[in-house]
Amino acid sequence: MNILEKITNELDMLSKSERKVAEVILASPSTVIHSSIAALAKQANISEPTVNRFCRRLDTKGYPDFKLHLAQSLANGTPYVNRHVDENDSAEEYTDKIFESTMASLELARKSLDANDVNRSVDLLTQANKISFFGLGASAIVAHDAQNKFFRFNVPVVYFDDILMQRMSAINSRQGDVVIVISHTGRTKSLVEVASLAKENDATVIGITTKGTPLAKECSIVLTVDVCEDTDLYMPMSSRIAQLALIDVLATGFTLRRGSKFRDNLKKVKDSLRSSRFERKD
Amino acid sequence: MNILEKITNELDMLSKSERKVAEVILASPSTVIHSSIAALAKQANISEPTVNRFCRRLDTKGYPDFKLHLAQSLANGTPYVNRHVDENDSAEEYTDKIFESTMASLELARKSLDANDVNRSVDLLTQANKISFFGLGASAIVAHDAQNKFFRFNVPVVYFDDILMQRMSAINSRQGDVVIVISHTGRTKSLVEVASLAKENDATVIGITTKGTPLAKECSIVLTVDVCEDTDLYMPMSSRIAQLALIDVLATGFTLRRGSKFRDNLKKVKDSLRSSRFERKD
DNA sequence: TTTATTATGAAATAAAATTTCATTTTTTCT
DNA sequence: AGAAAAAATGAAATTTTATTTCATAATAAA
Repeated sequence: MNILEKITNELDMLSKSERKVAEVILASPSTVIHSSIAALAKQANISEPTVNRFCRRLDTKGYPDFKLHLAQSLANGTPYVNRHVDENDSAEEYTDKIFESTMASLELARKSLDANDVNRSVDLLTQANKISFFGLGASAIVAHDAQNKFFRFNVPVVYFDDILMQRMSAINSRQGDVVIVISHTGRTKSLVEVASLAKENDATVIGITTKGTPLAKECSIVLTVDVCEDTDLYMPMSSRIAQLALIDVLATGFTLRRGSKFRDNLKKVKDSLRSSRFERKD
Repeated sequence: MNILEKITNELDMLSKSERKVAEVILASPSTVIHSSIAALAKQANISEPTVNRFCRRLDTKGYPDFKLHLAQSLANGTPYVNRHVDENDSAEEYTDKIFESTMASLELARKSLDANDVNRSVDLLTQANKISFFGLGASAIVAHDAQNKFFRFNVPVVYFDDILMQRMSAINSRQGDVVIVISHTGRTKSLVEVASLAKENDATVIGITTKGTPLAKECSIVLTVDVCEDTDLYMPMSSRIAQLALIDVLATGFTLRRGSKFRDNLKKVKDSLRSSRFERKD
């Protein structure tokens, strides 16, 4: 486990002086890995043995061993974090920041996702008579993408990004149908209503949304996709990509469940597209 | 740079004894990070000062510093790689694999992207009279998403995922228009033709595609998005997500270029959506 | 072969970390 | 509240670890 997280977790198990050490470390871990025990003790205004005891409390063999763990945490921890784009960033800087934030969000989303729910969703999808994907705004793109993917599986699949059509479709749904409702906020009124309507008509409703939202309450299964809030402040960016990755997961689970025969069929669809392309020279 | 790679690279710059050290380290780096300089010297059958000199030759401050670097290299050793989904994978396994592959692809895409091209593209976009996004299949989703984003900027923006409409739009384009053509393969005939048509009509054509493809040849600027080929074998998965991240980058560059006044306007659009939502309780 | 250069390790030194133990602080119990 | 027990802390001593110095050995150049 990441030692920085561990420090944060065990912060209240620590004594007063040890907490001082923790604070100094958390404030600037990258400095600490180049400090001696004496330097760190001075920084935190405590004695060297206290630093040593602090290290042992975190289940390391001593200060040098602790530094090793810390170094490893930094190596893993720093690459993909949410770094905010700044007014004066160069093209290179904001490009890097956005890619990194996106990766960080994917990492987060993966952690928030429950494999059991994925499994159950795939189960239901493979047995569905009809699959519908509903989303609005940025989530409409995700729904659109999902339709594209599932269309290749040769199953009845529809997608609507229009409130009225969604309502009509929801009202006409029945048992055996699976309705997937996508919304990052989970608070878009009309979508919550659509989910509710589908549920009333005995369709299975799967929500791709954040935990504990009004939409989540209307769903049989909630596929939780939590991403860092503020990356989506002005425009939905990360959440949408995490949702797309989830669609990939569902589509993959679907093909795996359907077995190898089915995958051959998929290859045929793919091959049929080839004639519309320029051939590769290599 | 990864210190293990560095050791491998500089192997022939090293003296005989130092090479012994290198070999022991490369054979089992994870053991070494828990060894003292004396233990390592003994392992390699050489003296302690030799280990020390070895460390310095690799531009570290000494043995402890070297161990730190080594620890970090090990932590980074298995970042995000493309792991292939297997027939018998559990839901948890394929979920993890897909998320990781997606992250690996984003990392790759970021590296293949040229910041100068991004910068020039943003320049052109901010000055465009009209912006069009064209894509087919999975790339249509990306184009759709782009339209969504740029629409908020209150600039004339269109998107078509229909061949005929794309052709018509391309024929009607003129100088000062920017046409963004999205295709992972860069070989879809109709799209290459659309790019060509737009170019003939003096529009600026920006391609979001792979390097060296027929489409790339028709473009004024190519935004290279290389991802690992075989993740897209049956379905476009990673490439599409990398393209979306690139759209985020362009949109971000656009707002930055337009300045702070412009970002206030964006906030208004965002706020106007609020009434259609259930309020948060917290 | 001789000389210059570089590589190497033994021993000494320096630095860093750990242990021990006395003192202080905090908690618990009456 | 006050005494006793427990826990926390740091000074100093000790131990471990790393580095430097320097003499010697190996290697390359003349």
